[in-house]
Amino acid sequence: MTKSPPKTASTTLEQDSIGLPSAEEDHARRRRNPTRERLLAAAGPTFAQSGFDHVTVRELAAQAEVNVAAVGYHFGDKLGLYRAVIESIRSRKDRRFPTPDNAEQDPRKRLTQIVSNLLCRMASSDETGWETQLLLREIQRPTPVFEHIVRVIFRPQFEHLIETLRELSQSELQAHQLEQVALSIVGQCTYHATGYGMISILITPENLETKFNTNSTVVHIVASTLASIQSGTIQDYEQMITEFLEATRKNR
Amino acid sequence: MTKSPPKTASTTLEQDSIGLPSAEEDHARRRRNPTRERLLAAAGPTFAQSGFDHVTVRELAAQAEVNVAAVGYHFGDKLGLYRAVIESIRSRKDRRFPTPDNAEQDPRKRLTQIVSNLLCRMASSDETGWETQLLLREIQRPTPVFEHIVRVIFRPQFEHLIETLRELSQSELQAHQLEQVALSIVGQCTYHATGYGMISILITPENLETKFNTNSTVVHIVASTLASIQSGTIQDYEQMITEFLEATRKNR
DNA sequence: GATGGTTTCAAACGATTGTTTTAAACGGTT
DNA sequence: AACCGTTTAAAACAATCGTTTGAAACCATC
Repeated sequence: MTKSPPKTASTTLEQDSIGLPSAEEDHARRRRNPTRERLLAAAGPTFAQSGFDHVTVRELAAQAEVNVAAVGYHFGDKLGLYRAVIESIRSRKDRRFPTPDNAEQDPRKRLTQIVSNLLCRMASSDETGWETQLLLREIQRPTPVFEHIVRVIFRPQFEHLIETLRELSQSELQAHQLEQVALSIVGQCTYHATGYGMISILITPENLETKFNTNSTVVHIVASTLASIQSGTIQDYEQMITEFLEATRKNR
Repeated sequence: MTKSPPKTASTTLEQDSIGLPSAEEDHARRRRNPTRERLLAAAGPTFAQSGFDHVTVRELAAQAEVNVAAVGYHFGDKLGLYRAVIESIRSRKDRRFPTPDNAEQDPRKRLTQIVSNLLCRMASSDETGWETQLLLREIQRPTPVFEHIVRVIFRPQFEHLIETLRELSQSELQAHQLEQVALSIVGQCTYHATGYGMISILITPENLETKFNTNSTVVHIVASTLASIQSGTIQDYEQMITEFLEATRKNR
């Protein structure tokens, strides 16, 4: 009845189509709203820790010290709150890295920075930590906002990585090979983040602390990538492996 | 009241401690039980597809065409049924690969086989497909049986992989470096399985079919691994990356 | 065919989920 | 101070979860 003002319908909006005339003041008014902001701020880390499905709205409300009905009133939906969290991540990322240009550097240093940033943000639980962990959960178990996230957040970083790899390979690798190498890097990083529970069981404790911390992992990933790229023998190996596979298939 | 016979308490047994006198005939009797077997057979793929949490016991019962109370009667618990599924996976694996010896081969061929097997079982949804996918889900979101799975199922395969890598490197790599390479391989494989939803968005459709199918992925992973191992320059690269990281940390 | 243990079934249980309701409290304007 | 739209709060909503119940069906044995 009297709840017309906010309550964005979370199922209808796909993109951020904020451009209406009254939207400006509306948004400004909301920003001064303490409970909405408190809920939004608390929802991020909570979603990141347990994932969308395993978080209850009562948990979110308790974490923000607001009433449970607040999520329905301000965001319409649990999914609406989640979308708002995603949007806040994106806008914050754009503001912090307006242009990802630490350009004209040594591409090897740039690759090291990319991997280091990725792994550090995945590992630690500081301000930017929960953001990356939330995005990680989106890969593991996609929600309705998955495709949006990939296109808006992941793709730019992915292309930045590919561009760096292109400089590194000195155009000896084809486009799809660059993509493969990039995916390998991202895959190793995500695995060290999501699979740490298994790693800590498989690896002996003393090695775990000294050789499998974030720094050592960065060193290994970057070093093996550089070694495989610049050895110049990948093509020969690929030919050999292909023959192996064909032989195995015949033997079957 | 009258439900004494089966109903194993799922919370108490951690290991497979089947050795009691009457357990033999009891187990034999159960094996002839159609509903128990039907439930167990249907639960595997269902758990694999949606994960433990997102599967309802009514779903499991409907899939097996049995009553919902059957899971409580035969397995005591939803988690008890899950444990039985895990146990069935382990026993089947032991029976199929009693000794993982396709030994005395070219270690490069053996590595190719390992990666190929891993990726094929992850990708396809045949008989062995759901098993691997269920184990994958366990990594992404561990259940109370996680540690048991890692020690009993994952560790043997992991050590087999490391042994192969040791032969490949001709003892030029230290133990922890072998572990790092092994984790990189496993990480890339799991990423190509779990992250395919993202890959299919990031990669252009024509390349996706031709260059990112299972075969091409196997070729790339094995080839880049061999190239990085046998280039002999990893140590130099590691030294360089370490200096990069220290420089970055100072600049901050 | 009656008996007693074993297995199946429909129904219901208590707990928890996301969401909605209804009224009270708030805050600026006249 | 009275008004009115906006925001908060406690309670209830319907739906669904895992699990349990109690009686019916089954089945070999006497």
